Amino acid sequence: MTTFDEILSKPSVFADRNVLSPHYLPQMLPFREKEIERVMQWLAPALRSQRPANIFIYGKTGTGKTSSVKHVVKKLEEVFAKRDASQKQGGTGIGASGVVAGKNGSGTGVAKVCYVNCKIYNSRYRVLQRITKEFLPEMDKMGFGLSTLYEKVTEWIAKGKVGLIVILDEVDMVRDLDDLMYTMTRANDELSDGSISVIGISNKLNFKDALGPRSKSSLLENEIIFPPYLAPQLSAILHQRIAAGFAKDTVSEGAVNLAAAIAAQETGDARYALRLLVKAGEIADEKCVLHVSDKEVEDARRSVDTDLAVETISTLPEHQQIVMFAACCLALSTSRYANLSGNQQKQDEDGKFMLSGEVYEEYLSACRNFGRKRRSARWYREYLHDLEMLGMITMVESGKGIRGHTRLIKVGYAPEKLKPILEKSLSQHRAEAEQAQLM
DNA sequence: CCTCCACAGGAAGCGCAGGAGT
DNA sequence: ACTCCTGCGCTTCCTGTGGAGG
Repeated sequence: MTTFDEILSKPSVFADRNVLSPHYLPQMLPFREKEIERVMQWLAPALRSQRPANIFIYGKTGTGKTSSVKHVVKKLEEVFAKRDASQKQGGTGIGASGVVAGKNGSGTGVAKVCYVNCKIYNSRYRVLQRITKEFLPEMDKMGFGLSTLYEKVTEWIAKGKVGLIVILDEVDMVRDLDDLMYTMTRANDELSDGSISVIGISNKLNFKDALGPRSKSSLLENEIIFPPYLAPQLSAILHQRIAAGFAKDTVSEGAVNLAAAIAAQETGDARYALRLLVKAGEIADEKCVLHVSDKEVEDARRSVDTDLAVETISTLPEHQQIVMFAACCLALSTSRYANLSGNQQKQDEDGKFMLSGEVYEEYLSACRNFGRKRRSARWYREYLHDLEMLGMITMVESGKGIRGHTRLIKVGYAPEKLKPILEKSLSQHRAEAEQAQLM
């Protein structure tokens, strides 16, 4: 029988796992000084009670976008807190902030920040709801109409002369972004006191093309691109975290460099590099070796890749899982190739791309197999889009050679690994549904 | 050249869930 | 308890696109 004491007393390579979490915000963000300074300059007007321009930040995952923004916002809030304190102390209000805000002294412009993860709050309504929830907790109920929420928020802004800064992380996930941006700009037009600024963060550069001209011009007032980290930068970042997160001298130089090199080769993703190292540490702990070498990192790499895919899959709605399953089946099926060479062109020479119609056929039969009701082809196309957004599949427009225009689909991860996972998850869903029916 | 095919993606509309108002 | 309203997921319908084939 294992006890918690035993587990806890077991020696470990970790000193403080919190530091190694992707959500941890370090004091210093190395190699992002320039970007941070730019963002600070753009946000500085908030300190003079002016509306900062909207900012759009682009960069691949794990390039420090969110961390940098949070870092700047933290600093901004610190300045306001300090000012608040000195005002209370000095009475006369030394702060320059009150100058512009005008006569009624007490109503100094205050900056408030609302962080919105658009993966969860993925529509205009939900974003607005999130803002309301943050600042007007008494309104924290469903059922209010969009217009009610809008009025309450603008009322609150005008009353407190608030300079609201809304951070929209993964802004490309917002389905009606055009409407959202329109609402934001309209609010600014209507407000005589207070303002709303938006910081949009995205890892998809091409999503700009899908924006309407109006939201394009308003969201992209200021734009900054976070480049991927290079291998030496990644290893410096890892060193910084290791110093605080791992026990002394437990991680070899070779392990750090390998993790950095692997991550740099993939996408320059610091989160991925960190994850590799954490996994390598876990492997070392399991083996009770108290030392992380490149061997552990090598092993970690294999499991981290599938871990990531499994995580994404488990959060997917059922029908997206079925679509994914269908794509995997098709990618693996050999009959398909025979079929293709028979009546189709030799278009997918590398044998990896599938036609969207084919996958839909497979999806329909998968629906039958799992006993689920099928969705229409139109909705299926939306699912494809979502899956592409998540990086589970890649799609390209069919160029020449294929009838009309269709999409060619490719599974992002190894289909032979994903298929059993999806199968398991889907049969589980099925079992749950059947149980629910019995109840 | 015209028509057909196979698909993309916009628009409208429908049923449902859940809260507000009465 | 009811009616009304709103957002959401979804279907249906429709228009557009571009190669294949007559």
